Amino acid sequence: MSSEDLRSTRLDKVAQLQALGLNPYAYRWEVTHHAAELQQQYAELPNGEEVEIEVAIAGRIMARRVFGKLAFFTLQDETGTIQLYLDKGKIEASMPEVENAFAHLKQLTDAGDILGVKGNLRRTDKGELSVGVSQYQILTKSLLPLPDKWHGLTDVEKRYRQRYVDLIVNPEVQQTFRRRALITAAIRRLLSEKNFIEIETPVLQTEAGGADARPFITHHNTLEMDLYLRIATELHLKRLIVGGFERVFEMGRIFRNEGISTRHNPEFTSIEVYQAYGDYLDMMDLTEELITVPAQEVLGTLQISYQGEAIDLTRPWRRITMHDLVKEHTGLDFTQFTSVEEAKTAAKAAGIHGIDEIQSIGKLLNEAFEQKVETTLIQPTFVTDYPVEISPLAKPHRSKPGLVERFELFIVGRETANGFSELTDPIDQRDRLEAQAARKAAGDLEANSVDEDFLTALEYGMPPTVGMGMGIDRLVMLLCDCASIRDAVAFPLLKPETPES
RNA sequence: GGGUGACUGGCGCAAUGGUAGCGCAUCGGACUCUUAAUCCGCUGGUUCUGGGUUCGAGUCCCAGGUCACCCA
Repeated sequence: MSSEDLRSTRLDKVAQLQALGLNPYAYRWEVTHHAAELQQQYAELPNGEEVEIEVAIAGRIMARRVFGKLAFFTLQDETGTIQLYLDKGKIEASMPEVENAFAHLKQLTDAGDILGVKGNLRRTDKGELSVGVSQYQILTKSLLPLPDKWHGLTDVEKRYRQRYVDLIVNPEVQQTFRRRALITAAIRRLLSEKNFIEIETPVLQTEAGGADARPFITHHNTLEMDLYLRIATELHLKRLIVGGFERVFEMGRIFRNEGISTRHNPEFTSIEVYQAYGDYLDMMDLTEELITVPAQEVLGTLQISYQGEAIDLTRPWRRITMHDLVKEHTGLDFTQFTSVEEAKTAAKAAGIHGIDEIQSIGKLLNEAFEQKVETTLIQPTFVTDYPVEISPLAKPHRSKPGLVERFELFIVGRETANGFSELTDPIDQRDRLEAQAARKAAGDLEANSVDEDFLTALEYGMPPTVGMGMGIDRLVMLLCDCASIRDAVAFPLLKPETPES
């Protein structure tokens, strides 16, 4: 039967229900119980026993096993499933106002329909906890067939494009998004307990700043100007620190006009946290808490498994400088190089490629780190003390020339968080942002213009501050064991199936 | 950006270059303890799109689309 035939069969049933005066799109159903709660509460009910308590539940019919005068449905609500025991005699005695109530149930319902039922609880002789239904109402008639009840929906493309179908037939998918909500709630609660407040900053901006990334451009009609979607929340949150807030954060959507992969979605959720009067050492402590507290709450353990790899989140996490890590993995001591050429020659000899155009020792160090070290950092590791060349918003290191007080957190070989003692010297900041603007003028699409108002704010004076940004999607991937960011995002961006042109 | 692979009824899958088939669901029938219910019967397809090779293409070739994985 074709898709259209299946649908028109269901539409016929809609018409039949309407002709019978049974609205196939009901208004409400008083739900008193949920499946999982009943399964747990009556786990000890013996086979063949019934309890004289009336329950009213609602959910989607997932399976139908129909006999002549008896039927069993599997009903799925948000919490799980429970069987319905549908006895012709009992239903027709309890629903005298509807003629042939049992026949309608058999003929006019399908797997996929939303059903509300009332009845009492019983455990069948075969041991299945069931609602012995006395009354039912078809709450919503479904027009489209569900995927195969046994094999389910496995086509990943369809799972992402039609997440609602994925959620209906793959209940474990629901768990990821439930956990995601618990993780973000735990983070917000923890920060609130530490007197951080969340302040929302603009998504539409006249300058995209705070990170090296290509922005999305949109257009405001009445102002007749292009606007950028934010690529970071950094510069506005720092303005709030200038304004006198000492502890602020924002968890929200960021947009970067870049590639799509198992680790990148064009829109993603970040949290940025700023704390006045602290430095990057303080923030490493807080970062550990911001991951371990949700992990412990949501998973109940700090010993987690990611794609088959055992990860130990027990604090404290290893802290090691970028220089030491590169030395450990390549034998190269970048502190010893006195010229770019010397560093480049040594790096090439160590097997680091694609560095011909690079014109600074710090960037060579970073290349060596990314190529030789990054993916080896499986257990949580804070990499510290980055080159100033790749850290335009970070404060110079108090004792190491050429470096800044910055850390990045790596887990399972992925950058998960990034923090630094914030640069508070407005003159130094202007120099660095202007250098970046020069790169933009020279054609670097990831470089951005100078945000003059941000520099003005810094000139009013920002207290010593530490800031940190963390990718929430990647944290969810880690804690929910998702191989792809698309499994951690309810509705990931996909190309349209049928392009216009 | 490069490479590899996948794409066939609603869903899950078959088919040496030779009649497009199976399971589930649907539809009709039987059935008061099933749970992938069972039994009987019947439907349902522009094989992702467009070209090409061939007597003949789901299958081979070219181009395009979407997705997945790997690499940069």
